[in-house]
Amino acid sequence: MGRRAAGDSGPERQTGTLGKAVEVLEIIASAEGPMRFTDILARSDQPRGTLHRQLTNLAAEGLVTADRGHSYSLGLRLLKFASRAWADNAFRAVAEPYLRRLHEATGETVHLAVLAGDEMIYLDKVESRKAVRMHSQIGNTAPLHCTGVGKAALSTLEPDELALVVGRLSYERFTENTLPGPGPLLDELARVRAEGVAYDREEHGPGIRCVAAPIPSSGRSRAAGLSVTGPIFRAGEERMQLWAGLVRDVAAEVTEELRARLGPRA
Amino acid sequence: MGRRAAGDSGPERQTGTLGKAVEVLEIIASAEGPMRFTDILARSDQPRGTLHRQLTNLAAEGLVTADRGHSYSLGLRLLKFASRAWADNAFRAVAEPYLRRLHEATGETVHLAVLAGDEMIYLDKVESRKAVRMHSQIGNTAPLHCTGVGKAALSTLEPDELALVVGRLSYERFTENTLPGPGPLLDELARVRAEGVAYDREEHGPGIRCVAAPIPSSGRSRAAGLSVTGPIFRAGEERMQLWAGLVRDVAAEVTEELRARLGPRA
DNA sequence: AGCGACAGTTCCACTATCCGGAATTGACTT
DNA sequence: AAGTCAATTCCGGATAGTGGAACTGTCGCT
Repeated sequence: MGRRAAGDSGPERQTGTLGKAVEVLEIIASAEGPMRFTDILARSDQPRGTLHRQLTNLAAEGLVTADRGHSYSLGLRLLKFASRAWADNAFRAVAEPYLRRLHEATGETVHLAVLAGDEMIYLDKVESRKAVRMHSQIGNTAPLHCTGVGKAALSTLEPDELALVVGRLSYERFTENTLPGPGPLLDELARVRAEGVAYDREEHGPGIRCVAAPIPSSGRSRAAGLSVTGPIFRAGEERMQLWAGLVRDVAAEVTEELRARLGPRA
Repeated sequence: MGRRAAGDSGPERQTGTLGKAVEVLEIIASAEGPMRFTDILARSDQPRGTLHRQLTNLAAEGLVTADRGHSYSLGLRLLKFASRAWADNAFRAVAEPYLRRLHEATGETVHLAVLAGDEMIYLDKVESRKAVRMHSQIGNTAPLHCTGVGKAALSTLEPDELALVVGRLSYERFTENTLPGPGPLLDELARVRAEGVAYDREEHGPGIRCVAAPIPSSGRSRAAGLSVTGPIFRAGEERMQLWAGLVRDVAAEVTEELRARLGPRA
């Protein structure tokens, strides 16, 4: 049985068969393209036979496709599920008009992302340039420690939960400005809490800046973040301050409407 | 042993635990909004206790969210998976520039959809009006018997597989023009095979017409369809003929490039 | 209020189902 | 042709899921 070793630092403990299956999906999702059986095997802790059967089952359900010739990728059935998940998501629906307004006010790309597990998932986006391909971000995930939305969402967590999450992160460094560990992150979060805004000054990618404001979890919805992102040449300090005010106000409005619509009895 | 005989490619008998879990997801996806426990129970053939545990597990994995207060909807983690599935999909990537060209040639909305199970899943879309909200279709599913892409894809199947699929469909009637059953559908498919194009003249929704061409399954990719859709006032008969030629040619090009790039050794 | 009906949750013995080591087949290389 | 490595199949054994029934909580009704 000994499933949980001492320093078991995964987001969740594997819950039975389903957990294993999802773990396999996660492994396949983590690679760029298709993966061969052995590649998956290497990243998984399942024995050969077991993994093989799991893949077969997943393929039978359409959750992965076995590009004939032993190479696996995620299945299209996931698209169907996700499209419903997105369309039915009440949080997103409530926030949508506000995103649009924020985009009109700033002219820049606006993102909405929610905290899920130990990362942010982008839920919606209004793009700066016309329709570059909106898919580009929706459903993508981003780290917590180096994005505006990530820090914004973290800033709303209860201290004990925050401690747990912060302890689990990997603190991958993307640029020179990326916060290198728990200490700096906690300091930064204190500042975010004080100001009500989180900045990302080239912490995730070079040349990109971003201002984000928190939307706390409210009964039915999870902690989230709302952000304005721009290239550094359009995101000077005075412009950042301007955006900060706008983002903070809009996030507050969204929070308010959420409370009214989704969780009157929080 | 409910294992089906050869050529089993549809809603199959539930294969073990995973199958049950996916079935639950499907049930939740089939509803408009969140579902209460009992609603799901009613549509499922699982006993109370079992279903409850399944939902709990799914929720623990982030595949469903339990909007506190006993109402379940699909979880955001699905978004992450789907976004990877979409981005990594080689078929879609190959077809994309062609869709764009077709859109420019016609000025109308262009769709790419693949056959999955007993329905079509929309894989990509280039919209007529600017950025209406591209999410609108990707991942959506549509019936086979009343859509251009559906009939186009069906027209490429082998006779025996076709017979199975056609036998399983439900033939829901959406308009007066919706083909009412297997017989008319098979007749229509013969015509599609002969002409290389499938028409949808208000079979799925009133006021909407569409011309689609088949992209046969080729080694690594599934049968698919490519279509141009327009409102009836812009889709007169002579225009439909024009589109037909364009769509047929572009679909042929895509098919060709797929063969070259994905499955030289089909 | 109190009662009744229904929704959601918990429990636990049973056994179907999944597990996983080892042997087999297949593909590709030298 | 032989050797290596990857993918697949097999099967006894134990885990993990099953599902009937009992429990709790919530709401609507008189």
